[in-house]
Amino acid sequence: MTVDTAAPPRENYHHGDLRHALVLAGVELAREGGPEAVVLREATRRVGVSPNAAYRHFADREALLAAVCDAAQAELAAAIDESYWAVREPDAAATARAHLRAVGTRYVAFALDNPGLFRTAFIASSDLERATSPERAGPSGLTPFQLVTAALDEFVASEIMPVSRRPNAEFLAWSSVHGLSMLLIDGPLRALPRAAADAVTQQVIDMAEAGFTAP
Amino acid sequence: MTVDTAAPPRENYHHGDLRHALVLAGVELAREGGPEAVVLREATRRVGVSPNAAYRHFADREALLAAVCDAAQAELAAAIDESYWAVREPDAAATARAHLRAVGTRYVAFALDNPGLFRTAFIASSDLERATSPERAGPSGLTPFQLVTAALDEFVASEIMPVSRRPNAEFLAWSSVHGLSMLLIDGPLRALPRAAADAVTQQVIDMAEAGFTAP
DNA sequence: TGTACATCAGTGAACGCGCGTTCACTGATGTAC
DNA sequence: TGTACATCAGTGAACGCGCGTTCACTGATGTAC
Repeated sequence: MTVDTAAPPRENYHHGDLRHALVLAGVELAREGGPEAVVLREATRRVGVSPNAAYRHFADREALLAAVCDAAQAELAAAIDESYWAVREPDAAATARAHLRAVGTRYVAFALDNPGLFRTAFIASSDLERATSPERAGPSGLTPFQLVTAALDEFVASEIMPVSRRPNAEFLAWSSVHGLSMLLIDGPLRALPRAAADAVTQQVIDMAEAGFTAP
Repeated sequence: MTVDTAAPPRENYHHGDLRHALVLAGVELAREGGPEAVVLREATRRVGVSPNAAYRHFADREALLAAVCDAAQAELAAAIDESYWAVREPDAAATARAHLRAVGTRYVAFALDNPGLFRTAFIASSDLERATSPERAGPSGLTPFQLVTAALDEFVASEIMPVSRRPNAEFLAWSSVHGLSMLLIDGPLRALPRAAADAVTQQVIDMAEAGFTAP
Protein backbone atom coordinates (compact mmCIF):
# COMPACT_ATOMS: atom_id res chain seq x y z
CA MET A 1 0.00 0.00 0.00
CA THR A 2 1.53 3.23 -1.14
CA VAL A 3 0.52 6.81 -0.52
CA ASP A 4 -0.21 8.79 -3.63
CA THR A 5 1.84 11.93 -3.28
CA ALA A 6 1.75 12.90 -6.94
CA ALA A 7 -0.37 15.85 -8.03
CA PRO A 8 -3.01 15.16 -10.70
CA PRO A 9 -1.53 15.48 -14.20
CA ARG A 10 -1.87 18.88 -15.75
CA GLU A 11 -3.88 19.27 -18.95
CA ASN A 12 -1.36 21.78 -20.28
CA TYR A 13 2.21 21.03 -21.07
CA HIS A 14 3.08 24.51 -19.95
CA HIS A 15 2.20 25.27 -16.40
CA GLY A 16 1.51 28.95 -16.66
CA ASP A 17 2.98 30.24 -13.46
CA LEU A 18 5.36 27.59 -12.25
CA ARG A 19 7.58 29.98 -10.38
CA HIS A 20 4.73 31.17 -8.24
CA ALA A 21 3.44 27.64 -7.74
CA LEU A 22 6.85 26.47 -6.55
CA VAL A 23 7.09 29.29 -4.05
CA LEU A 24 3.63 28.42 -2.70
CA ALA A 25 4.62 24.77 -2.38
CA GLY A 26 7.83 25.85 -0.68
CA VAL A 27 5.87 27.97 1.77
CA GLU A 28 3.75 24.97 2.71
CA LEU A 29 6.86 22.85 3.20
CA ALA A 30 8.34 25.57 5.39
CA ARG A 31 5.13 25.78 7.36
CA GLU A 32 5.24 22.05 8.00
CA GLY A 33 8.90 21.68 8.81
CA GLY A 34 10.88 24.90 8.75
CA PRO A 35 13.57 25.98 6.30
CA GLU A 36 15.31 22.62 6.09
CA ALA A 37 12.04 21.10 4.87
CA VAL A 38 12.11 23.31 1.79
CA VAL A 39 13.34 20.57 -0.51
CA LEU A 40 13.46 21.40 -4.19
CA ARG A 41 12.42 17.95 -5.38
CA GLU A 42 9.50 17.83 -2.97
CA ALA A 43 8.26 21.23 -4.13
CA THR A 44 8.26 20.09 -7.78
CA ARG A 45 6.57 16.84 -6.75
CA ARG A 46 3.75 18.75 -5.09
CA VAL A 47 3.27 20.99 -8.08
CA GLY A 48 3.27 17.93 -10.34
CA VAL A 49 6.30 18.79 -12.41
CA SER A 50 9.67 17.18 -13.00
CA PRO A 51 12.50 18.15 -10.61
CA ASN A 52 14.57 19.98 -13.18
CA ALA A 53 11.69 22.17 -14.28
CA ALA A 54 12.49 24.25 -11.21
CA TYR A 55 15.75 25.28 -12.80
CA ARG A 56 13.87 27.32 -15.39
CA HIS A 57 12.87 29.66 -12.56
CA PHE A 58 15.50 29.37 -9.85
CA ALA A 59 19.26 29.19 -10.15
CA ASP A 60 19.41 26.58 -7.41
CA ARG A 61 17.77 25.42 -4.23
CA GLU A 62 19.15 28.42 -2.38
CA ALA A 63 17.30 30.80 -4.68
CA LEU A 64 14.03 28.97 -4.10
CA LEU A 65 14.55 29.13 -0.36
CA ALA A 66 15.24 32.87 -0.54
CA ALA A 67 11.95 33.39 -2.39
CA VAL A 68 10.13 31.30 0.22
CA CYS A 69 11.77 33.38 2.95
CA ASP A 70 10.45 36.58 1.38
CA ALA A 71 6.99 35.05 1.14
CA ALA A 72 7.13 34.03 4.79
CA GLN A 73 8.10 37.56 5.79
CA ALA A 74 5.23 38.93 3.73
CA GLU A 75 2.77 36.60 5.45
CA LEU A 76 4.00 37.66 8.87
CA ALA A 77 3.79 41.29 7.77
CA ALA A 78 0.21 40.85 6.56
CA ALA A 79 -0.87 39.41 9.90
CA ILE A 80 0.75 42.20 11.90
CA ASP A 81 -0.56 44.81 9.51
CA GLU A 82 -4.09 43.62 10.11
CA SER A 83 -3.78 43.82 13.88
CA TYR A 84 -2.15 47.24 13.74
CA TRP A 85 -4.85 48.86 11.66
CA ALA A 86 -7.66 47.28 13.65
CA VAL A 87 -6.77 49.38 16.67
CA ARG A 88 -9.46 51.87 17.73
CA GLU A 89 -8.74 53.93 20.82
CA PRO A 90 -10.12 57.28 22.00
CA ASP A 91 -6.88 59.24 22.33
CA ALA A 92 -3.38 59.33 20.92
CA ALA A 93 -1.63 57.87 23.96
CA ALA A 94 -4.00 54.93 24.19
CA THR A 95 -3.67 54.39 20.45
CA ALA A 96 0.11 54.35 20.71
CA ARG A 97 0.04 51.76 23.48
CA ALA A 98 -2.51 49.66 21.63
CA HIS A 99 -0.48 49.79 18.43
CA LEU A 100 2.66 48.55 20.12
CA ARG A 101 0.72 45.83 21.90
CA ALA A 102 -1.03 44.77 18.72
CA VAL A 103 2.23 44.35 16.85
CA GLY A 104 3.91 42.43 19.67
CA THR A 105 0.95 40.21 20.38
CA ARG A 106 0.42 39.29 16.76
CA TYR A 107 4.12 38.70 16.22
CA VAL A 108 4.25 36.07 18.93
CA ALA A 109 0.90 34.61 17.92
CA PHE A 110 2.12 34.18 14.36
CA ALA A 111 5.20 32.36 15.60
CA LEU A 112 3.12 30.03 17.75
CA ASP A 113 0.63 29.36 14.96
CA ASN A 114 3.27 28.92 12.24
CA PRO A 115 6.52 27.91 13.89
CA GLY A 116 8.11 26.47 10.76
CA LEU A 117 7.19 29.44 8.63
CA PHE A 118 8.34 31.83 11.32
CA ARG A 119 11.76 30.22 11.46
CA THR A 120 11.95 30.33 7.68
CA ALA A 121 11.24 34.04 7.71
CA PHE A 122 14.44 34.58 9.69
CA ILE A 123 17.06 32.61 7.84
CA ALA A 124 20.32 34.30 7.10
CA SER A 125 19.23 35.82 3.81
CA SER A 126 17.75 38.81 5.56
CA ASP A 127 19.27 42.03 6.81
CA LEU A 128 18.08 45.35 8.16
CA GLU A 129 17.74 46.83 4.70
CA ARG A 130 15.35 44.08 3.68
CA ALA A 131 13.38 44.71 6.86
CA THR A 132 12.07 47.80 5.15
CA SER A 133 11.78 46.42 1.61
CA PRO A 134 8.39 46.33 -0.14
CA GLU A 135 8.32 42.60 -0.93
CA ARG A 136 8.35 41.97 2.79
CA ALA A 137 5.58 44.41 3.60
CA GLY A 138 1.94 43.83 4.41
CA PRO A 139 -1.05 45.22 2.48
CA SER A 140 -0.47 48.71 3.85
CA GLY A 141 2.99 48.70 2.31
CA LEU A 142 4.72 48.76 5.69
CA THR A 143 6.90 46.08 7.22
CA PRO A 144 6.58 44.98 10.85
CA PHE A 145 9.76 46.86 11.64
CA GLN A 146 8.28 50.04 10.22
CA LEU A 147 5.08 49.54 12.22
CA VAL A 148 7.02 49.19 15.46
CA THR A 149 8.90 52.35 14.58
CA ALA A 150 5.64 54.15 13.93
CA ALA A 151 4.13 52.99 17.21
CA LEU A 152 7.14 54.19 19.19
CA ASP A 153 7.06 57.54 17.40
CA GLU A 154 3.48 57.85 18.60
CA PHE A 155 4.71 57.22 22.14
CA VAL A 156 6.94 60.25 21.87
CA ALA A 157 4.34 62.37 20.06
CA SER A 158 1.74 61.70 22.71
CA GLU A 159 4.29 62.45 25.42
CA ILE A 160 4.15 59.16 27.27
CA MET A 161 7.78 58.43 26.41
CA PRO A 162 10.70 60.80 26.95
CA VAL A 163 12.49 61.74 23.73
CA SER A 164 15.78 60.83 25.34
CA ARG A 165 14.69 57.22 25.48
CA ARG A 166 13.48 57.01 21.91
CA PRO A 167 16.69 56.18 20.01
CA ASN A 168 16.85 52.49 19.13
CA ALA A 169 13.82 51.70 21.28
CA GLU A 170 12.57 49.45 18.48
CA PHE A 171 15.39 47.09 19.28
CA LEU A 172 14.10 46.31 22.75
CA ALA A 173 10.59 45.93 21.42
CA TRP A 174 11.68 43.71 18.59
CA SER A 175 14.20 41.68 20.58
CA SER A 176 11.77 40.88 23.35
CA VAL A 177 8.96 39.60 21.15
CA HIS A 178 11.37 37.83 18.84
CA GLY A 179 13.19 36.19 21.71
CA LEU A 180 9.98 35.20 23.38
CA SER A 181 8.81 33.65 20.13
CA MET A 182 11.98 31.63 19.79
CA LEU A 183 11.92 30.46 23.40
CA LEU A 184 8.28 29.44 23.01
CA ILE A 185 8.45 27.59 19.71
CA ASP A 186 11.84 25.89 19.78
CA GLY A 187 13.36 26.62 23.12
CA PRO A 188 12.99 25.94 26.80
CA LEU A 189 9.44 27.34 26.97
CA ARG A 190 8.21 25.00 24.25
CA ALA A 191 6.17 22.95 26.69
CA LEU A 192 4.11 25.90 27.93
CA PRO A 193 0.40 25.52 27.16
CA ARG A 194 -0.93 28.09 24.74
CA ALA A 195 -2.90 30.00 27.36
CA ALA A 196 0.19 30.34 29.54
CA ALA A 197 2.24 31.43 26.55
CA ASP A 198 -0.29 34.12 25.73
CA ALA A 199 -0.29 35.32 29.34
CA VAL A 200 3.49 35.52 29.42
CA THR A 201 3.43 37.43 26.16
CA GLN A 202 1.16 40.07 27.66
CA GLN A 203 3.39 40.32 30.71
CA VAL A 204 6.47 40.76 28.59
CA ILE A 205 4.74 43.53 26.63
CA ASP A 206 3.62 45.13 29.91
CA MET A 207 7.17 45.28 31.14
CA ALA A 208 8.60 46.55 27.86
CA GLU A 209 5.96 49.27 27.81
CA ALA A 210 6.84 50.20 31.37
CA GLY A 211 10.46 50.52 30.28
CA PHE A 212 9.51 52.87 27.47
CA THR A 213 7.15 55.04 29.46
CA ALA A 214 9.19 55.26 32.67
CA PRO A 215 10.08 58.90 33.37
CA MET B 1 46.83 17.77 -3.78
CA THR B 2 44.60 16.54 -1.01
CA VAL B 3 44.00 17.83 2.47
CA ASP B 4 44.74 15.36 5.20
CA THR B 5 41.67 15.36 7.39
CA ALA B 6 42.43 12.10 9.17
CA ALA B 7 43.62 12.17 12.74
CA PRO B 8 46.96 10.52 13.48
CA PRO B 9 46.53 6.79 14.15
CA ARG B 10 46.07 5.89 17.75
CA GLU B 11 48.65 3.67 19.40
CA ASN B 12 45.91 1.87 21.33
CA TYR B 13 43.19 -0.21 19.82
CA HIS B 14 40.90 0.98 22.57
CA HIS B 15 40.41 4.68 22.67
CA GLY B 16 39.87 5.16 26.37
CA ASP B 17 37.16 7.79 26.41
CA LEU B 18 35.61 7.74 22.99
CA ARG B 19 32.26 9.04 24.13
CA HIS B 20 33.79 12.16 25.56
CA ALA B 21 36.03 12.62 22.52
CA LEU B 22 33.04 12.40 20.19
CA VAL B 23 31.14 15.02 22.16
CA LEU B 24 34.15 17.35 22.03
CA ALA B 25 34.43 16.83 18.27
CA GLY B 26 30.71 17.45 17.96
CA VAL B 27 31.02 20.68 19.92
CA GLU B 28 33.70 21.90 17.51
CA LEU B 29 31.50 21.01 14.55
CA ALA B 30 28.61 22.88 16.14
CA ARG B 31 30.85 25.86 16.79
CA GLU B 32 31.86 25.93 13.14
CA GLY B 33 28.47 25.37 11.57
CA GLY B 34 25.61 25.05 14.00
CA PRO B 35 23.53 21.98 14.84
CA GLU B 36 23.20 20.74 11.27
CA ALA B 37 26.99 20.55 11.05
CA VAL B 38 27.05 17.94 13.81
CA VAL B 39 27.54 15.01 11.45
CA LEU B 40 28.21 11.67 13.05
CA ARG B 41 30.65 10.47 10.42
CA GLU B 42 32.62 13.70 10.58
CA ALA B 43 32.89 13.49 14.36
CA THR B 44 34.31 9.96 14.15
CA ARG B 45 36.64 11.08 11.36
CA ARG B 46 38.05 13.82 13.55
CA VAL B 47 38.56 11.51 16.45
CA GLY B 48 40.25 9.01 14.14
CA VAL B 49 37.84 6.16 14.58
CA SER B 50 35.56 4.22 12.26
CA PRO B 51 32.01 5.60 11.82
CA ASN B 52 30.26 2.73 13.51
CA ALA B 53 32.40 2.98 16.63
CA ALA B 54 30.09 5.84 17.62
CA TYR B 55 27.26 3.36 18.03
CA ARG B 56 28.98 1.85 21.06
CA HIS B 57 28.26 5.12 22.87
CA PHE B 58 25.23 6.71 21.22
CA ALA B 59 22.02 5.12 20.05
CA ASP B 60 22.01 7.28 16.95
CA ARG B 61 22.96 10.67 15.57
CA GLU B 62 20.17 12.29 17.55
CA ALA B 63 21.67 11.08 20.82
CA LEU B 64 25.06 12.51 19.91
CA LEU B 65 23.46 15.83 19.03
CA ALA B 66 21.61 15.92 22.35
CA ALA B 67 24.89 15.39 24.20
CA VAL B 68 26.50 18.18 22.16
CA CYS B 69 23.53 20.42 23.00
CA ASP B 70 24.06 19.82 26.71
CA ALA B 71 27.75 20.60 26.33
CA ALA B 72 26.93 23.82 24.48
CA GLN B 73 24.55 24.86 27.25
CA ALA B 74 27.24 24.12 29.82
CA GLU B 75 29.75 26.26 27.95
CA LEU B 76 27.29 29.15 27.80
CA ALA B 77 26.56 28.67 31.48
CA ALA B 78 30.24 28.72 32.38
CA ALA B 79 30.75 32.02 30.56
CA ILE B 80 27.77 33.66 32.24
CA ASP B 81 28.72 32.22 35.59
CA GLU B 82 32.11 33.85 35.36
CA SER B 83 30.68 37.28 34.58
CA TYR B 84 28.09 37.00 37.32
CA TRP B 85 30.54 36.23 40.10
CA ALA B 86 33.02 38.83 38.95
CA VAL B 87 30.63 41.60 39.96
CA ARG B 88 31.87 43.84 42.78
CA GLU B 89 29.62 46.70 43.80
CA PRO B 90 29.36 48.71 47.04
CA ASP B 91 25.69 48.14 47.84
CA ALA B 92 22.92 45.62 47.27
CA ALA B 93 21.01 47.66 44.70
CA ALA B 94 24.08 48.33 42.59
CA THR B 95 25.03 44.67 42.85
CA ALA B 96 21.61 43.60 41.68
CA ARG B 97 21.77 45.87 38.65
CA ALA B 98 25.31 44.77 37.85
CA HIS B 99 24.37 41.11 38.14
CA LEU B 100 21.51 41.44 35.68
CA ARG B 101 23.67 43.43 33.31
CA ALA B 102 26.52 40.95 33.57
CA VAL B 103 24.28 38.04 32.67
CA GLY B 104 22.64 39.82 29.75
CA THR B 105 25.84 41.24 28.36
CA ARG B 106 27.68 37.94 28.49
CA TYR B 107 24.72 36.07 27.02
CA VAL B 108 24.75 38.22 23.89
CA ALA B 109 28.55 38.26 23.75
CA PHE B 110 28.62 34.47 23.81
CA ALA B 111 26.13 34.33 20.97
CA LEU B 112 28.19 36.76 18.90
CA ASP B 113 31.43 34.94 19.63
CA ASN B 114 30.03 31.44 19.10
CA PRO B 115 26.99 31.72 16.85
CA GLY B 116 26.96 28.09 15.78
CA LEU B 117 27.37 26.79 19.31
CA PHE B 118 24.74 29.21 20.59
CA ARG B 119 22.20 27.94 18.08
CA THR B 120 23.08 24.38 19.00
CA ALA B 121 22.42 25.12 22.65
CA PHE B 122 18.80 25.92 21.77
CA ILE B 123 17.67 23.04 19.62
CA ALA B 124 14.38 21.47 20.44
CA SER B 125 15.75 18.96 22.91
CA SER B 126 15.53 21.47 25.73
CA ASP B 127 12.71 22.51 28.00
CA LEU B 128 12.25 24.60 31.11
CA GLU B 129 13.04 21.67 33.38
CA ARG B 130 16.41 21.22 31.73
CA ALA B 131 17.05 24.94 32.14
CA THR B 132 17.64 24.17 35.79
CA SER B 133 19.39 20.82 35.41
CA PRO B 134 22.96 20.35 36.69
CA GLU B 135 24.52 19.17 33.42
CA ARG B 136 23.67 22.54 31.97
CA ALA B 137 25.05 24.55 34.84
CA GLY B 138 28.29 26.48 35.16
CA PRO B 139 31.02 25.91 37.75
CA SER B 140 28.88 27.42 40.51
CA GLY B 141 26.24 24.78 39.88
CA LEU B 142 23.73 27.33 38.65
CA THR B 143 22.27 27.67 35.16
CA PRO B 144 21.89 31.02 33.40
CA PHE B 145 18.17 30.90 34.07
CA GLN B 146 18.80 30.49 37.78
CA LEU B 147 21.27 33.38 37.76
CA VAL B 148 18.72 35.70 36.14
CA THR B 149 16.20 34.61 38.72
CA ALA B 150 18.68 35.35 41.48
CA ALA B 151 19.49 38.80 40.09
CA LEU B 152 15.81 39.74 39.88
CA ASP B 153 15.23 38.52 43.42
CA GLU B 154 17.99 40.90 44.46
CA PHE B 155 16.10 43.71 42.71
CA VAL B 156 13.13 43.04 44.95
CA ALA B 157 15.23 42.52 48.08
CA SER B 158 17.03 45.82 47.61
CA GLU B 159 13.71 47.52 46.94
CA ILE B 160 14.44 48.90 43.51
CA MET B 161 11.69 46.76 41.97
CA PRO B 162 8.11 46.54 43.23
CA VAL B 163 7.12 43.03 44.31
CA SER B 164 4.02 43.30 42.15
CA ARG B 165 6.23 43.37 39.08
CA ARG B 166 8.41 40.44 40.06
CA PRO B 167 6.38 37.45 38.82
CA ASN B 168 7.76 36.14 35.53
CA ALA B 169 10.12 39.07 35.17
CA GLU B 170 12.81 36.62 34.08
CA PHE B 171 10.88 36.10 30.90
CA LEU B 172 11.31 39.67 29.73
CA ALA B 173 14.97 39.58 30.71
CA TRP B 174 15.56 36.30 28.99
CA SER B 175 13.45 37.05 25.92
CA SER B 176 15.12 40.34 25.22
CA VAL B 177 18.70 39.10 25.34
CA HIS B 178 17.80 35.90 23.55
CA GLY B 179 15.92 37.74 20.83
CA LEU B 180 18.67 40.28 20.44
CA SER B 181 21.18 37.46 20.09
CA MET B 182 19.14 35.80 17.38
CA LEU B 183 18.57 39.03 15.48
CA LEU B 184 22.28 39.78 15.66
CA ILE B 185 23.71 36.43 14.65
CA ASP B 186 21.24 35.09 12.10
CA GLY B 187 18.67 37.78 11.58
CA PRO B 188 18.20 41.25 10.19
CA LEU B 189 20.84 42.80 12.46
CA ARG B 190 23.53 40.42 11.28
CA ALA B 191 25.35 43.12 9.35
CA LEU B 192 25.83 45.35 12.40
CA PRO B 193 29.50 45.88 13.30
CA ARG B 194 30.49 44.41 16.63
CA ALA B 195 30.82 47.77 18.36
CA ALA B 196 27.32 48.78 17.28
CA ALA B 197 25.97 45.41 18.41
CA ASP B 198 27.54 45.87 21.82
CA ALA B 199 26.09 49.39 22.10
CA VAL B 200 22.61 48.18 21.19
CA THR B 201 22.95 45.40 23.75
CA GLN B 202 23.63 47.91 26.50
CA GLN B 203 20.68 50.03 25.37
CA VAL B 204 18.37 47.04 25.41
CA ILE B 205 19.52 46.15 28.91
CA ASP B 206 19.03 49.78 29.98
CA MET B 207 15.44 49.72 28.83
CA ALA B 208 14.68 46.35 30.36
CA GLU B 209 16.10 47.55 33.67
CA ALA B 210 13.97 50.68 33.44
CA GLY B 211 10.94 48.45 32.95
CA PHE B 212 11.77 46.45 36.06
CA THR B 213 12.55 49.39 38.30
CA ALA B 214 9.73 51.69 37.18
CA PRO B 215 7.49 52.49 40.16
C1' DT C 1 51.13 -16.66 39.40
C1' DG C 2 49.66 -18.39 35.06
C1' DT C 3 46.26 -19.63 31.91
C1' DA C 4 41.19 -19.97 29.65
C1' DC C 5 37.68 -17.55 28.31
C1' DA C 6 33.80 -14.16 28.39
C1' DT C 7 33.13 -9.52 27.49
C1' DC C 8 33.98 -5.18 25.74
C1' DA C 9 35.27 -1.74 22.17
C1' DG C 10 36.81 -1.27 18.22
C1' DT C 11 37.25 -2.46 12.48
C1' DG C 12 36.02 -2.93 7.41
C1' DA C 13 32.88 -3.33 3.98
C1' DA C 14 28.61 -2.45 2.42
C1' DC C 15 23.58 -0.92 2.14
C1' DG C 16 19.88 2.13 0.72
C1' DC C 17 18.30 6.69 0.57
C1' DG C 18 17.04 11.08 -1.16
C1' DC C 19 19.05 14.86 -2.39
C1' DG C 20 20.75 18.62 -5.80
C1' DT C 21 22.05 18.95 -10.27
C1' DT C 22 23.16 18.05 -15.35
C1' DC C 23 22.40 16.14 -19.96
C1' DA C 24 20.12 15.78 -24.22
C1' DC C 25 15.57 15.90 -25.53
C1' DT C 26 10.58 17.45 -27.07
C1' DG C 27 6.13 19.66 -26.98
C1' DA C 28 3.87 24.25 -27.04
C1' DT C 29 3.90 29.09 -28.12
C1' DG C 30 4.26 33.20 -30.60
C1' DT C 31 6.08 36.01 -34.23
C1' DA C 32 7.77 37.33 -39.21
C1' DC C 33 6.48 37.30 -43.58
C1' DT D 1 -4.81 34.34 -43.08
C1' DG D 2 -1.57 30.64 -43.28
C1' DT D 3 2.80 28.75 -42.71
C1' DA D 4 8.07 28.37 -41.10
C1' DC D 5 10.75 28.62 -37.54
C1' DA D 6 13.02 30.48 -33.29
C1' DT D 7 12.26 30.44 -28.59
C1' DC D 8 10.48 29.06 -24.43
C1' DA D 9 9.16 25.71 -20.77
C1' DG D 10 8.74 21.59 -19.85
C1' DT D 11 10.36 15.94 -19.77
C1' DG D 12 13.08 11.58 -18.67
C1' DA D 13 16.99 9.41 -17.33
C1' DA D 14 20.94 9.53 -14.94
C1' DC D 15 24.97 11.17 -12.04
C1' DG D 16 27.65 11.51 -7.82
C1' DC D 17 27.57 12.52 -3.11
C1' DG D 18 27.67 11.93 1.73
C1' DC D 19 24.90 10.57 4.97
C1' DG D 20 23.07 7.29 8.80
C1' DT D 21 23.07 2.74 9.78
C1' DT D 22 23.83 -2.49 9.81
C1' DC D 23 26.48 -6.74 9.31
C1' DA D 24 29.84 -10.00 10.62
C1' DC D 25 34.25 -9.64 12.32
C1' DT D 26 38.62 -9.15 15.53
C1' DG D 27 41.85 -7.27 18.80
C1' DA D 28 42.29 -5.94 23.72
C1' DT D 29 40.93 -6.36 28.48
C1' DG D 30 39.95 -8.28 32.80
C1' DT D 31 38.38 -11.90 35.74
C1' DA D 32 37.83 -16.97 37.65
C1' DC D 33 40.22 -20.58 39.01
